[in-house]
Amino acid sequence: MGDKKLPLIYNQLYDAYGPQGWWPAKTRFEVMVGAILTQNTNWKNVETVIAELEKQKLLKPEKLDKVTLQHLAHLIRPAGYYNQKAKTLKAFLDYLKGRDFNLEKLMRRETKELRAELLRIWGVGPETADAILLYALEKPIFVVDAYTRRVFSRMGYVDEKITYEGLRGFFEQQLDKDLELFKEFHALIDELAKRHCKTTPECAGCPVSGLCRFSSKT
DNA sequence: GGCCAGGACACCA
DNA sequence: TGGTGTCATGGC
Repeated sequence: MGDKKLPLIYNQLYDAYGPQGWWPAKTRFEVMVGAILTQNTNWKNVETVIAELEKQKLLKPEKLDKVTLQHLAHLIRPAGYYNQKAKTLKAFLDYLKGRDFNLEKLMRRETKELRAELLRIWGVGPETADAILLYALEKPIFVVDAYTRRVFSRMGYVDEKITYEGLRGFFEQQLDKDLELFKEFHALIDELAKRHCKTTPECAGCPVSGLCRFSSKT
């Protein structure tokens, strides 16, 4: 593991797919809401909800904070797990309200303690916290998810039972602490998983050559 | 009609 | 700390 193959994999993915433009959102707050809504849920369902919130002009923390728990649950229904997610959004909004809804000020905070605070919010686990940190607050934290675990365990780089923190460490130790690199790499891994690394291996056409145990080493 | 999707929490041993 | 059940909609 001393040899750094991750940068090579990144280059292959970037060459194949190009920039992914993650996170797809207009504002930092929209990223945060999306990060919560997409928990174990198809992104398409999240888009439906985001569009509706936008339409009702509720995509501002001060506005969404005034919506009742019950109404919030109703609004986000298409995203699934709506009771849990409504509760999470409420807890998250409480957190923001306690900081005067000032996201710019939040960004100036130190990453480690900011992460610890986010993890204390009900319903916000490591992946959601890290997605918020990386894509909304622009902190260089590598976001790993189910796709990341599947892809890199299949390729033979990590055990499929590796912990979240273990997997995150695997990436952060090998890569330069580069915000744009972290943003892009995570997005590219998800794209790769969606195309070629589903529940059943579909290696044909996979752009990662020579670096995966399944690839033909030319 | 079954399977899965850009997780997290509660509860248990 | 590790395994299992629960939460839920919509697309394929």
